[in-house]
Amino acid sequence: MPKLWNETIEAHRRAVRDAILSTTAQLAAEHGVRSVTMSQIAEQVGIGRATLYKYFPDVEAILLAWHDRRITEHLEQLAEVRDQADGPGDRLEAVLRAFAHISRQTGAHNGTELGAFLHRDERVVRAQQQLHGMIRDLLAEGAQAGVFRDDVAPDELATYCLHALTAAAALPSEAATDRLVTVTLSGLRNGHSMPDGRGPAGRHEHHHGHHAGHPGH
Amino acid sequence: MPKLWNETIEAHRRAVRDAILSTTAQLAAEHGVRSVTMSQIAEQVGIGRATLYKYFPDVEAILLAWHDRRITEHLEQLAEVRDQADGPGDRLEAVLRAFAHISRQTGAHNGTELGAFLHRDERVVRAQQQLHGMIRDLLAEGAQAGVFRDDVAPDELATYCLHALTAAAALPSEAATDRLVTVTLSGLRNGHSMPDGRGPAGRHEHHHGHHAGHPGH
DNA sequence: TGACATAGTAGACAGTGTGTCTCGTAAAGT
DNA sequence: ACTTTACGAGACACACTGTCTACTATGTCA
Repeated sequence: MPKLWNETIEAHRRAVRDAILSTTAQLAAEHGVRSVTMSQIAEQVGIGRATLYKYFPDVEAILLAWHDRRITEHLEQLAEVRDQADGPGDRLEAVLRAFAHISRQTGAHNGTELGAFLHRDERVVRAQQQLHGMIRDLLAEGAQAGVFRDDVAPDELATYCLHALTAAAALPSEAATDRLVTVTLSGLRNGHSMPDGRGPAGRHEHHHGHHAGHPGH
Repeated sequence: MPKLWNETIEAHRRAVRDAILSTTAQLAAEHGVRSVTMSQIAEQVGIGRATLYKYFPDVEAILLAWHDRRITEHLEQLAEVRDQADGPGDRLEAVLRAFAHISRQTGAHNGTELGAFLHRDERVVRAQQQLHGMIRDLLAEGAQAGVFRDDVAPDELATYCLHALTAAAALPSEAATDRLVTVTLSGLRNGHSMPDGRGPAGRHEHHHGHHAGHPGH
């Protein structure tokens, strides 16, 4: 479909750009990142090779842009979910649940790996840090309220959360994903005695049912 | 060093093969998987390009072999750690702790990502499954003994464990890694009330200090 | 509507990596 | 000493890259 000339010219460029990203991701998933070529992409998208070079300088850049787009989308979704819930505990749970479902649906390259091996790019790292920051802040807030454990830094707990939930990609069902969130959350809860008998055994946890359905993709 | 002719001829081939794997991994980590070339590898290793082709058919195969070697090594290490501990709870904890430290040291492509994007290979998947199986069995054993939660299938808990602990790669210290293991373990413990108020609140867990130092690499 | 900027195409080009040969050399195995 | 095995250098056709030059088609704006 070389003739997808849309209304305005800017909309057209955006459409072509998106098509390039999607096609490249598909080819990469199908034949491996290493084998994707500019020629291949151009042919698959239905544009000339020279045209492709007017959008992106090389395959690396396309994969980077694709990754970037994904993370940005997810960030927006998660921020929305967060703002629809109230209280630190509920917010965190809602966000984590949404993140788990996103991971499951997309295949979870969210973590670190693809970015790590796809040559580290500052933008990607920064987007990753934003996500990490969001979780960390919710955890810190919740720890202050006594809902979450405070014997481990929120920073580290956030890392734990994000990685644990990428496991959703390997799970077979939505129900299993929900169970994963439950397990992950129970690692965060307050009220556990530590190996050395240190931890504050003061507050208690209170539960509440689910809510916050995961965002449709 | 084209002259690394070791004693026996088989030892030599093994040495060259290992050098190829290491060099390739290094180049991939340095410039990105996509940019690694056979010519580059041959030059870096110090052998002729044609010779390299007598060891591996292409870069993909080298990366696969490298990944394979890593996972195999780790499996052996973990099996050893497991057999040095007694009882389901202790064994699982020892294995998880070792796994976390390995993840931290190596950078943790253990998870799924590299393999997933590096074109799925049966061998790699199978090695991955072995690791998963080991954890799952320990969890099942422990659940029967009442040490771990039994409201979630061992299979799913194993997935949770492995992913959660790859977070170690992002942690700054050994101490932080230990804390991560603690948090992860507390997600596995029995005695939590579930959102629906189901779970058994029976037995308790006993702790004791570490042991089984992580295997030196 | 006409002028112009913008987006598109095809084809040519040198440069580089690929995968496969052959040939000559040198060391390991017997 | 004789054979096997491994290596390196060079040559080859082929594919992809990145850039450039025409030439065409469409949207934008006076």
